[in-house]
Amino acid sequence: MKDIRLSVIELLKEGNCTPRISKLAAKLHSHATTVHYNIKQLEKDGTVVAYKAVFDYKKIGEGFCSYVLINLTSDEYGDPERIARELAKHPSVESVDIITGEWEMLVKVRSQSIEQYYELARTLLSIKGIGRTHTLNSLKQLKTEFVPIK
Amino acid sequence: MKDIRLSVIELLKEGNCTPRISKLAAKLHSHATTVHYNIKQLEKDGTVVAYKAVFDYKKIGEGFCSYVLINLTSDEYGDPERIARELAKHPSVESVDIITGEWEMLVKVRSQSIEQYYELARTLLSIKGIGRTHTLNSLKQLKTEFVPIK
DNA sequence: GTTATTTTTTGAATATTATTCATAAAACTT
DNA sequence: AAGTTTTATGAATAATATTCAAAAAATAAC
Repeated sequence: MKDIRLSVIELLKEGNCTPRISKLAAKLHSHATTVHYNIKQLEKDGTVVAYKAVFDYKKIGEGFCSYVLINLTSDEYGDPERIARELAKHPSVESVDIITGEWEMLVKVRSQSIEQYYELARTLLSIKGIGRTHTLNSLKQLKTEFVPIK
Repeated sequence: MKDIRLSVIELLKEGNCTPRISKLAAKLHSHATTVHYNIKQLEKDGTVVAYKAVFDYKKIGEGFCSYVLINLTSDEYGDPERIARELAKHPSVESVDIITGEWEMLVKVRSQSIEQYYELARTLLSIKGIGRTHTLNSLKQLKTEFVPIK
């Protein structure tokens, strides 16, 4: 893929979009200025965190999606968030949750293929404090990020 | 919350945003028309599926996040996608994946509280063909939809 | 390797759309 | 009910996206 497109994709993945105020106003049979005012309020009070793009991940080399369940080693139970924040930094990581049950953490990761996932997992899961892991691979995505796929 | 804000949130959750071309151009030290051209290409070939907002879900009454692992009943193994599509329709469902391993499906759901999750689960998981389920509740989100939280 | 063809970039002109602002209306407070 | 804050509105402006024709670059064909 072209260099500029790759950069554009990276930027759109995390933000750099904006609401279509006049289109929203039309859909809601409301005035653009009213919608504008309310959206600015939502932004100001932190309700809206970002405006971003959702992709057909197969087309951007992230078609292979995995959910990784993680157990922490006993010495890291005190501060699971340190590891979570560490994992969250990685651009291939879509989400990080600290969860209830047998596993302490659930991380959603996107990569190109099972081979690339293996490489990624080696670096990602070698963080000190990560114990046992169990990976669930997605065979098919029907919806992501509230957006239906195809 | 105000009525118009609720509607705005619903619309922004699934789309109704647009890239900030001139801001992207500035960041990339490129021309707005060049960025425009390339983004239109990405839209045309289906690389970009939607432009949407990401929220502080606590603030929109969806602070309780669950991951539901699902087993299908044996008579539905032939068409797991029917059920997946059914689940994907629901606005509280953020994602639906058909996965490898002991469970056939992983569904990410957002609701207000554990009580509301119970109500939701009752309707959602009563779909014919869904067998055993196991729910992992998120205690804390560090990242969602590629966007770091707080 | 040169020519032809397609794709991408560019800058100027235009069209859209967001934003600002002053005022009015509505919703809460006391 | 009077005062105060929040929200809605329309007109004016600013900012931004979009269109277009032309040039440059990249790719394919010979």
